[in-house]
Amino acid sequence: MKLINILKSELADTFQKLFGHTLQATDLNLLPTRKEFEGDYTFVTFPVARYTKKSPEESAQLLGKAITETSEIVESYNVVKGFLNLKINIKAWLETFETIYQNELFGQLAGKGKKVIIEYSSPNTNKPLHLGHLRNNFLGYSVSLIQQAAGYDVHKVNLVNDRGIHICKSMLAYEKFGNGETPESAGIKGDHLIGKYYVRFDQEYKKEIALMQDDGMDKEKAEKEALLMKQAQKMLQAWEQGDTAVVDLWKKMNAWVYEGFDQTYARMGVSFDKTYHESNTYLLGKTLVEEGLGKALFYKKEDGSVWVDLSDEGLDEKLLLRSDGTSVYMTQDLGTAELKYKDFHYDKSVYVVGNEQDYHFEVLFKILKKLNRPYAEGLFHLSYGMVDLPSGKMKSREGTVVDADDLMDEMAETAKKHTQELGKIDGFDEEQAGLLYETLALGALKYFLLKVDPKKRMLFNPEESIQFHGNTGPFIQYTHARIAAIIRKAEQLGIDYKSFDIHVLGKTHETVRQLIYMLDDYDRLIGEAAESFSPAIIAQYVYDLSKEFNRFYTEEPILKEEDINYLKFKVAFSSQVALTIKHAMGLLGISVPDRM
RNA sequence: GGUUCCAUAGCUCAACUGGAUAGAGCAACUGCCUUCUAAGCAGUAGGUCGCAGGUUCGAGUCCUGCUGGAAUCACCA
Repeated sequence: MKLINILKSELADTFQKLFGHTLQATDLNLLPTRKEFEGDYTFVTFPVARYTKKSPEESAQLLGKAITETSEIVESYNVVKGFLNLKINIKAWLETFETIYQNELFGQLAGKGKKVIIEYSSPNTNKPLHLGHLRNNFLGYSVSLIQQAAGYDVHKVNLVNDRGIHICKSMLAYEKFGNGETPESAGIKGDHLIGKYYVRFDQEYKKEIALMQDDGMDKEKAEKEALLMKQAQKMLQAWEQGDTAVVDLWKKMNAWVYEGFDQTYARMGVSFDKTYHESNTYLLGKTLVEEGLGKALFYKKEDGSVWVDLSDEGLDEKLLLRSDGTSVYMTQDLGTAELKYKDFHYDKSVYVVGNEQDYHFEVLFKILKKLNRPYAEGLFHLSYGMVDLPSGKMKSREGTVVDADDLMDEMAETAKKHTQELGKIDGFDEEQAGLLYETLALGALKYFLLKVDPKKRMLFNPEESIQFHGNTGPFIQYTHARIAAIIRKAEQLGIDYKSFDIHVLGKTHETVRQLIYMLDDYDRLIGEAAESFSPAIIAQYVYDLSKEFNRFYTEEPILKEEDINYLKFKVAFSSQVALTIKHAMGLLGISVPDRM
């Protein structure tokens, strides 16, 4: 049993004996003792003073005295106001360490028997991935791993937005201005090529609007009447009707995009168990709309468009099908939700999508509830904040979008520069070096994006992101590499460090206690990170752990230790920290090198 | 305008979900490499937690109002 749980139960027993009242679990809240006081766990007696009929301070004194006398694990106590600080003896801490050290499933919580689907990435096939997608992908992937570690049966899903008016824009521009260009002939990745034509559409469209405005038309009308837009809409209708030429072009261009995406995904280190295409789900969405119409949950306007009225629930009316019969975003999402449930029969379905779509998902979930879907209660929108640049919001039209491929290139370049300046990898061949740069680059980038609470809007400062000092991915990777070096050396020296004996250890370094506390706390944090869908909790943890270990590392020479048993312990102890760093970073989708 | 979210050190972020004297990193300054990897460690300095009330033994955290910012309210996705 974990120390904190033993302590809680002892506390409850002691309290019962002293005051004749049984504390509820919620009253048994133990906090870590603040640094400036002596102790490991703190029990706050203010809330329970009403059961003791004594002052909080006196209650704390009585409790502390009694528990210290009877407990096998409490060494001493002190009371500051109503705060009872309890110090656990080192023996109990070391035994805790031994349990952790021998636990091969450390960092894996017991199975919960629940299935969770996590949908993330969800790119549009009309442009390459950018910085915003990086946050999404890293977040979705990491959340999946964390859910898994917390005991859920996780399936990662990608929903590719491969149809709709935006795709038609790229297609139209390509048809008009492409001259048969291909990724090979242009020498650029397929997703970038398609993105080029999406931008081209926008440019030509703007030109046309400007001309129409010159002729005296107002802007709003021009936007609707522009020939290019009409052609794009027509193309969408043709696509939905299965027009062979349109569908063939669509297939060809999408294939290029997928090839580009696959490369980018591989480099990012993310993956999916299943990929859905909206081109395959929108029809199912239409049947759901029909169903709703049949049950009079939705209604049809004179022009043939279909709507749902959610004004009773404080929302607006929402379009579900256009008057020309083509489907909209919502239609597709209805179909996809249905299909995902058919495929997985999940308990929970998580959508990793930016908070700009809060309203959309609120509506989507309400509609599915209206349709009385069995899975409606398990739907969850993991709404994350946008990524801003120092210059403000990313805007594709102003060319301020940070491209994902470019960014990863730059990070790798920076990693190379830093590493070469430090000159630490003399024995590396070119392949090993390249691998290390990639590990550091992605580590820096992922950590930078994941250390912030997902819900919050964050600032991406390019200069800060390429920093390798302080609270960064490479700092943590470095901590791991240093421990790995010690273990290598210990093994070279033939030290059988696994055979340490905690019962004959003398005095240990003061950081040991704190570090074991942290190791012991790891599974709790995994649970919390899973609960709140926040990799930031893991990031914060692994940073704190590394920071604390670095103090141990500097202040307590490991291999120079003369007491062979303590030496063994220190190596084993360090290896456990390294393992935990590796595991925690793994949950962030970040790998750690053994040398850097 | 309606709805939702945000505001903590010069900058970027924490604060164990209501607990003690609000913590890290960056930037600035001072020490520590005859080395288990200095991509590190230790220290100094930096705060009316946007403002004003309220609830509570206790509020950065909960409630109300105000100020400032963001998102959204499309026959875009």
